[in-house]
Amino acid sequence: MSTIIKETNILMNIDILHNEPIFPIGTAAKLLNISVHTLRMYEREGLIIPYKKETNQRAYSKADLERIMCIRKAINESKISINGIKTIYSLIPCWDIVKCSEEDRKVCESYNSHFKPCWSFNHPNTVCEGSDCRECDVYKNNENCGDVKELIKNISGDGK
Amino acid sequence: MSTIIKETNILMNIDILHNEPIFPIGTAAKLLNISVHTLRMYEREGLIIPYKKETNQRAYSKADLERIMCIRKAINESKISINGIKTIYSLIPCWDIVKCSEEDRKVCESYNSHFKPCWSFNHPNTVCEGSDCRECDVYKNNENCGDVKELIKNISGDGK
DNA sequence: GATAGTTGATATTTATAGATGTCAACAATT
DNA sequence: AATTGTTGACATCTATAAATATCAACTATC
Repeated sequence: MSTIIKETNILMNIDILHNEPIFPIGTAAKLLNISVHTLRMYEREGLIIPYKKETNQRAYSKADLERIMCIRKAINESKISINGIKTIYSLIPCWDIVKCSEEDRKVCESYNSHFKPCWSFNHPNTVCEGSDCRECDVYKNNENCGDVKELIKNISGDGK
Repeated sequence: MSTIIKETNILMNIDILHNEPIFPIGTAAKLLNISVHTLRMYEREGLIIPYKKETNQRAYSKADLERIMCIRKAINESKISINGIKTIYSLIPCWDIVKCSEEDRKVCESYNSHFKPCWSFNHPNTVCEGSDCRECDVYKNNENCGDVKELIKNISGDGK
């Protein structure tokens, strides 16, 4: 019994660290069984936003690793190209999640295009201006595969 | 003046034929500058639904050709894989367009998955059961590139 | 301060998605 | 009745996306 409680606590501790950027890129690459270069490519393509230390070095959280595993699954198993994934991400109803204004939507590059995820843009003159997309619900709510359709479905039931 | 009216009429006549399946596959392939095999592949993948004559022969409308041009653009220019396009199509809020019921949504394979467009399914026990997806708004409203995001946006403003 | 790991940039490899080619049986057109 | 185009199935080609490798300069750690 007590061992179960103990193990549960350990798991909870691990979960507390879920969003802590504790793995350097080399470790992340080993854990994911891919190369460091691939991780940097995903970042260059705008699929992921790793944490950056003051020294500009990347650091990945457990949540980041799970997100990357989903991306790899989409590429390698579902055979969706990176540009396809970017387009799919661009369909996330960010405007509904961050509740941006009509005026924001008029000038938002992200709202008005469909090739890159919103977190690839700077969003000048919107509510998102200057905010850290890594900390945004749009980015965080989407770490599991198949989440995009759920997010779209959620718009419908909104006003109720 | 009268020539303008005449030409307008000609254009209107052409437009009337916009949805008429008048091109056999060979002609469609020539007009699109692709092979017959490619057209059949797109169909097998569920990207398009050509009209079928009683003899099982395919026939394509002008609207079909435009749709296929969009698909080709997505593949060749935007570098989105076919599986990517299928996934994107699966995100079209068909449930909102056909206004299907809560019960329908519970049992609809399309509503509950995200790998194939809804028109690839049979939708047993839903409002869509037995209907010709080629004639459905979900399919027809989506013949131009970039339409998917617009359809998603339209959900938000619905209840108003 | 020496070893190990990082940075970005450029070049190269490899796995495969997308597109064709060929075939015999069948259908449409003249 | 003969020509032309279609059907599906199987095999093949090719362009390129995804993943690596290599490099010199820089940073972290022991």
